[in-house]
Amino acid sequence: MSLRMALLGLLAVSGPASGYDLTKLFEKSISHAWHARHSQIYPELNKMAADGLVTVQEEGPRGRKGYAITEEGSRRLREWLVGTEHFRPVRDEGALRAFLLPMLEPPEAVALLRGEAERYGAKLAALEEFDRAKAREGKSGFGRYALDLGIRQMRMMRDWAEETADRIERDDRG
Amino acid sequence: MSLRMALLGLLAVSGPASGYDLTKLFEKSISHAWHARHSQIYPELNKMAADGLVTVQEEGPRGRKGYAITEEGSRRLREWLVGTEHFRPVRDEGALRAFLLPMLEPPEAVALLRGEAERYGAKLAALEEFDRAKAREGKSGFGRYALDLGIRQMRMMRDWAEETADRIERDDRG
DNA sequence: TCCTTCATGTAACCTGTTACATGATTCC
DNA sequence: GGAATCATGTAACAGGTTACATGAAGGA
Repeated sequence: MSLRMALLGLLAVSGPASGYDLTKLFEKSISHAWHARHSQIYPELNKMAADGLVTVQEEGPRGRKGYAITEEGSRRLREWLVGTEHFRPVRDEGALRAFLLPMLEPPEAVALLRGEAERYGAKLAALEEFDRAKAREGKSGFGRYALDLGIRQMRMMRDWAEETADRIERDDRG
Repeated sequence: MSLRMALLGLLAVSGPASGYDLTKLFEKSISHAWHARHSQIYPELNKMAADGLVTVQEEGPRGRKGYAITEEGSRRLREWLVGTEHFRPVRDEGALRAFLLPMLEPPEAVALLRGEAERYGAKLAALEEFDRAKAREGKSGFGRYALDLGIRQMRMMRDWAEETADRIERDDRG
């Protein structure tokens, strides 16, 4: 369902687009929220067309198909957003690794955490730069709230990794 | 791979256990990090036994099989933890919904966010209580770092939802 | 005796990944 | 003419969910 909704959302914001366009848009605009490849996007668009959520509005060169969101698609998207059934089972590899951390020797765990802190810091910097670029362009900022969330997430993870490394070092020495 | 590692981790901490035990342990100890059902756990344990990561150590009543982690299993777990290839594609429904939020009328979006903030607050309270209970028992706290991470996550999400709701209300009025 | 809990499994289906496959257009 | 990019797809497999299926043991 989420993939469908992401595609409908992108079509709603960007206007008509092909599977190819949507694949790139995914990468460019919501890669920090949801990920999908063309091999999943193309079949999904065909199913969505069969279900009346999108229509093929125009056919271009090289077999290009320009999809547009329908009334029905727009209605479904809104319904899904407002709907309250959004408890999905947690599956967070970072948290799982955190859980298993005590299996390692303290110095190993500390090294691991310092490395992760660095990677989270790098992603944080990238998102902050993206945010600044958007602000400069004065974009209406469709992804503004999600970007803010992404920044908070990266900051939280970086701080957790750093502070947990400190804590393990302290406990190891003390 | 993650499910395997979670099972190996639980076996390492708890000692020998059956698929049934592990299903409950999953629920009880790492539900905020990883989720799995018995229908996935039983076949996985069989495959892991075939791969030599666990062994059936004892057979009890009602066809119960007590699994124990092997040397090889322990080695593989440690290897996986230290290995650096842990970039998995983001797939975060909360963030996706955040991205799509501007599709709604401001009052709708605000109501949605207030509701989410409340649910995150409730989960935060539950994790904090769990943490206090563990501290009281004086447990060595295998899941200590993961629990700390979970608490930070819930707090971050709650604050984001609350502050984004405030922001949308301000923008709507101003 | 009956209910609950213990205990293990399978089958159909959905979501997503990796790799393979093909061909048109445009730009140099 | 050749390379890059545009453009769409399929097949095999891995991971996960839902529902179905079965039966033994223990406690009231």
